[in-house]
Amino acid sequence: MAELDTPAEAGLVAQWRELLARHATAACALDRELGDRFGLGMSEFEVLERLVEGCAAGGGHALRVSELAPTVHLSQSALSRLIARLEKAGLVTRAMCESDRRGIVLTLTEAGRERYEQARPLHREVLGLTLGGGPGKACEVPSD
Amino acid sequence: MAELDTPAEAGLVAQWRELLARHATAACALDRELGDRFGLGMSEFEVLERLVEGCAAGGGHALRVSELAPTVHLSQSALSRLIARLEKAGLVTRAMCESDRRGIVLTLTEAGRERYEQARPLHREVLGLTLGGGPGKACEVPSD
DNA sequence: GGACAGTACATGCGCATGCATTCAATGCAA
DNA sequence: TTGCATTGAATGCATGCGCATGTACTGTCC
Repeated sequence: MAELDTPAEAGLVAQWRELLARHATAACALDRELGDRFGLGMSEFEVLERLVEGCAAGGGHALRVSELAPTVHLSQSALSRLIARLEKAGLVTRAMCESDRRGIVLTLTEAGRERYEQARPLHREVLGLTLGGGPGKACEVPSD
Repeated sequence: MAELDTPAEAGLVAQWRELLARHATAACALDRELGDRFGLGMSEFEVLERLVEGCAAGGGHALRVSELAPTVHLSQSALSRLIARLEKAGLVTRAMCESDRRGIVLTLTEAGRERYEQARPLHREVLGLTLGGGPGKACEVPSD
């Protein structure tokens, strides 16, 4: 019959389940809300945010895709396609990197920055409801 | 220009990013390891575990899909297909529920229980490495 | 210079997911 | 009993993902 978990293992499992629940709740809500209201997925928003942060540092600064990659938890291919979506939506610009012509530098367009600024309050609000509000249950957010 | 986050919001964002990182690290590692060695995805394992727990209570007890649903963070359709995969692999059995013929009761097969028992140590080990081992970085697990 | 390993990004492909819909069975009301 | 809203689960479809691969460029070693 089944051997039981050690107390340490049981603790890990409990921790993992809590993490799963929190992640599912917040991610689902973010995707829904940001998607419905701003046509952005959770990861799209995350990428825009990194670009804003990156650009904030150096004015019109641009970010290499390879610099962006480690900060978002996506495969290289998924990131490539995500950027393609953002570009198609007119939120970022792809340009060849001059110092290394294999590289791509990303620039936030005005529309991209605006979209981000508009979406940010909702993003923060959803985080507050799903993370701050105790052990969230389902994918339900008051919607406003 | 961009309004800044309040301290509370900044804290939420930091918390969220940490959660994202932990989740990505652990989920990715679990999927890889369980997949490579036991042909199970993270969610497949999770479902098997719920069945083991459910069945442990009542001997040869079976679980309704509708009871299982709230405990795994999947849409109803995804769960339905996941169960179909498990059934095809011979790990669970689907049967009509007698008391409510719309319902489906799941039974863990002997093979299913064995697969779970074999996979569990690896599952716990990966959790230990990715959750316990501080702020995990990438999708890298010592593989043994 | 030329061959070659390594890096940066894009793309083909299969798979798992979610949404919307569908179908079957149930419960309730008239 | 018939009619109808509700529930449990399966399925069509579109989408996003990761893996493997392809393409272009870089740097090194000869």
